[in-house]
Amino acid sequence: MKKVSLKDIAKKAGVSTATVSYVLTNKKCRVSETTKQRIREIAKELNYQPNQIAKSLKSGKTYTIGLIVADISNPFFANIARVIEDEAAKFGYTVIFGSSDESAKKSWKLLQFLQNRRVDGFIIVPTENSEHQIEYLQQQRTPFVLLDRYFPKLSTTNIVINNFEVASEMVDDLMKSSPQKIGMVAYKNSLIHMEERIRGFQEASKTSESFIEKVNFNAIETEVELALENLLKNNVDALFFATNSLAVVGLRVLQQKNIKIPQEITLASFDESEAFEFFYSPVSYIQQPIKDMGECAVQVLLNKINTAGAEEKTEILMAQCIFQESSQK
Amino acid sequence: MKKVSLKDIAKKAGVSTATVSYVLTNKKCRVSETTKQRIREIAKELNYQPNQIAKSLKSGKTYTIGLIVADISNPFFANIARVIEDEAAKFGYTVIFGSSDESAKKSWKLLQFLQNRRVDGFIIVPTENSEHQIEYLQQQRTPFVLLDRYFPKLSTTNIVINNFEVASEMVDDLMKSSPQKIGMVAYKNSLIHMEERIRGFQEASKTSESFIEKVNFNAIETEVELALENLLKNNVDALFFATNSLAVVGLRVLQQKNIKIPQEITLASFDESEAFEFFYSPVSYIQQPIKDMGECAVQVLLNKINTAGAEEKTEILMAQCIFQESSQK
DNA sequence: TTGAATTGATTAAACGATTAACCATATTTG
DNA sequence: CAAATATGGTTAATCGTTTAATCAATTCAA
Repeated sequence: MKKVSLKDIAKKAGVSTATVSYVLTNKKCRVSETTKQRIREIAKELNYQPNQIAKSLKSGKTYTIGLIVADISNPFFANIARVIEDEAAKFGYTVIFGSSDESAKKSWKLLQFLQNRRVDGFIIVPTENSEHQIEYLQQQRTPFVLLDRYFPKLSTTNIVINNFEVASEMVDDLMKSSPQKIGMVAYKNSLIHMEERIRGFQEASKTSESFIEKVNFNAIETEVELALENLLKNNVDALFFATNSLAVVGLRVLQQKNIKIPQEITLASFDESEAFEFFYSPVSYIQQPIKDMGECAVQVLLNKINTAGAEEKTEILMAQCIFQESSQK
Repeated sequence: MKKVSLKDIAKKAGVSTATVSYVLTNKKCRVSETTKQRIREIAKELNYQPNQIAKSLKSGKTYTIGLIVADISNPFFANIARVIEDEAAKFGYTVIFGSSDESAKKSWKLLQFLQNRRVDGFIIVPTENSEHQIEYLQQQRTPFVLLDRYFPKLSTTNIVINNFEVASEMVDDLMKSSPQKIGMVAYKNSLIHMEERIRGFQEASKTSESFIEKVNFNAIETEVELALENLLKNNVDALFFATNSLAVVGLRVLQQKNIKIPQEITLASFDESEAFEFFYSPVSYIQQPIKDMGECAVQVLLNKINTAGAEEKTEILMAQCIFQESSQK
């Protein structure tokens, strides 16, 4: 059904659309109280809802945030999305999201798509090889913040966690009970968050023999199994997973192979998962401050949107180790 | 930075914006090949991206779907959202989402918000007491489909599963090994999906003594514990959970109380969860056809958007019981 | 050599809202 | 009483695109 517009109200009230607009937007203007009342009544009666599209065209503002994550069905990103949704709503913004599947090509398509819809800004979990996309945004002067990862060579505003420190803290703990041979399963990915987690692992495990296996994002089922087989061949006695998705597949494999946790192997992982809590030997994990990350991302982004030329800075939030049975012998 | 518009191209090419529009939209029209080429080159050179907002204003179409779920951070809805995102993208649509938290008030706010942004249609997981919102949409002739639940009194297009049948199938299985006293933990909610699940439970458990506990959506931590205590007082030997969120909290409580599954109590749940797989006694569950549901929802919605007056129908997709150790004594 | 048809464009209105600039009356002021 | 000011509005342009209607110049047919 045709929506009610200013014109309809104007006609019914016998005034111009300008007058209606002035009244309904509460602009200081010279309209008699009686006319104001009449217009407001008619607007209510016709259930007038301003056309946000028209407003956006005129104002150049859409009050919309584009959110690009790796995969919205991953609990980590789903939870972040929820926080971002709520925080954005507080300021009258809506969120349009898309999943990049860690593919730069998809990410670029999403970016274009959302930019054509004139989102006011982006919150982006950038993929590998997407530096040029970020530079493009900078050149366009499109406000954005990077989340979870960033490109050290580019001067951008980033919301990240202390990956290196918290990874080494967790691995330090693993080393206490299993100081011989330790393995890590990570993604084959050159992004900073993964490199920092690996660096943290190496730093903490350097006194012992350590092994790192890297798997492809789009073949984790098969590759994690292979990775674990390699590590087991090397007789590792402790395992560190770089993300929840890797760990979940890993747990499945370990269970199949009937390996006793923590007796034969101790383990720990980044991120959270219901699997960790209910595994027969509850898994130690690194809890990211998801609420803070999402809120911070929105606040910093809105700040950039509303005040041009805000300087770029990197917010480093603190993740926390939650120690459980799986990492203690 | 100011985006390139048709006007910029027109000026540079020395033609009118109309000509540029005709050429770039590949309309059959009378423009010489040389002019066409020149315009296309300039458009490429200036990196022209059409303003979707302006297009939308003119055409009345935004190529945007509004998705309202109960909670995007719930894996069930996050997975559905992902499917919907992908399916919508295939047809050139983007998705704007919002979480209602099962609150009719929030749902109404979202609805208004998204409607002001002129989404072309809605996919809605309706909340309790939101019938009038649905009727409002019908009256506005806004295309929408309901997902997961619906209102039997309203004639709408719905995508749901065979809740009654699959629930009784699962409970039937529970009854085989624990035919004495069986309990169910459900939400305090009059929506059809919940009622059907309860009805399925009652149907299958009617030969034995059965107990139903209902908890509030926004206090499940405390209320599930109470519910289980009540059921345990009644010496139930089997438990059926109506959703994954209820089951996860329930498992936590059972573990704390050190109740042996399946020896003391057998159990099963609706939905999926990583918790089910890794619980020491893997939990039998009812797997909803999430991919089909999401794809179906998008297809049916787009069909409604594009062909006015399509008749309302209810698609009932088949959920599947996955039997595991927790339900077999 | 007209008139008709074809070619290659342009003009202008429209979508819905905003807002600077203007224009009548009516009222006040010196 | 004329000029200044206040009051209560209206007009028209604009955002970027689309598209029906129009137009000028050329070509064609009879």
